[in-house]
Amino acid sequence: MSKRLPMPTDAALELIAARFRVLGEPSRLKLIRALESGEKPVNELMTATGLTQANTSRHLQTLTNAGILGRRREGLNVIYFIADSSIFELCAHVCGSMQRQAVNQAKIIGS
Amino acid sequence: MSKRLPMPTDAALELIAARFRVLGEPSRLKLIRALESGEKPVNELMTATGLTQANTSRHLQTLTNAGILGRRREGLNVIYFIADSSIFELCAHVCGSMQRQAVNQAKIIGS
DNA sequence: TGCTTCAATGAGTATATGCGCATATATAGA
DNA sequence: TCTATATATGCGCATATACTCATTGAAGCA
Repeated sequence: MSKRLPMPTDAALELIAARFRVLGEPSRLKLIRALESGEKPVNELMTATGLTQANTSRHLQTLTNAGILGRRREGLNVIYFIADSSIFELCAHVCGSMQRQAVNQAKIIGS
Repeated sequence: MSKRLPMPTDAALELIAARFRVLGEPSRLKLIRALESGEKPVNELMTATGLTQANTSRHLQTLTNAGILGRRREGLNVIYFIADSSIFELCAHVCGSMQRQAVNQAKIIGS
């Protein structure tokens, strides 16, 4: 059983909101999805996501700063990887919540 | 054990990102926090969060549209309440992830 | 019908941020 | 050192959105 958490302070809410904001961008979620199957260099992430080079780089930076991704240089390439794999549970959680909502709405509207 | 989820489509990622964006605002998290102890009318939420009336109303609308809150009129007052209580697990999840990161950083930096 | 109270919304402004383009930086090899 | 390749970043633009102020809308009561 999960124990009761203390009421978060305003400062904590700011941090939590910042984390959510990082995830509130489809392009960044695409990058995370592309990395689920394993670490990849930037150029592969570009083709996997369809983002431009500059854009890919910036989003990767944002995700890395948030501690969600890690990076490692290998010659000319920079390899990115998932540093906080709990991100997948988080996404799954949101998915589940939205699915439940959709099912309820479908019930309300009727078949 | 959680079963393996299918790879989300781009459209699904858009929806998930939208949900994260709704939570990526400290003011909205404050409203959620204020409602954790039970349903409240708008004027109480205003004082609990320190937001202006207009601002409170708009954020409540955003949260309601996202299916996170529900609303019910009671005379002149409108009572808001948590409609999707899984939101608390979600926040707790993010909190836990950030705490682990902070602890790791502390270890790296040293005492 | 007026009057009061509470909540929602329209309009305007300021700020944040995602994007494209160009350029800079880093590493490897000739 | 020169060149090529991969990645990062400075800059400007466009858009989204949070905020304030003023007004409107909704519900209850005299």
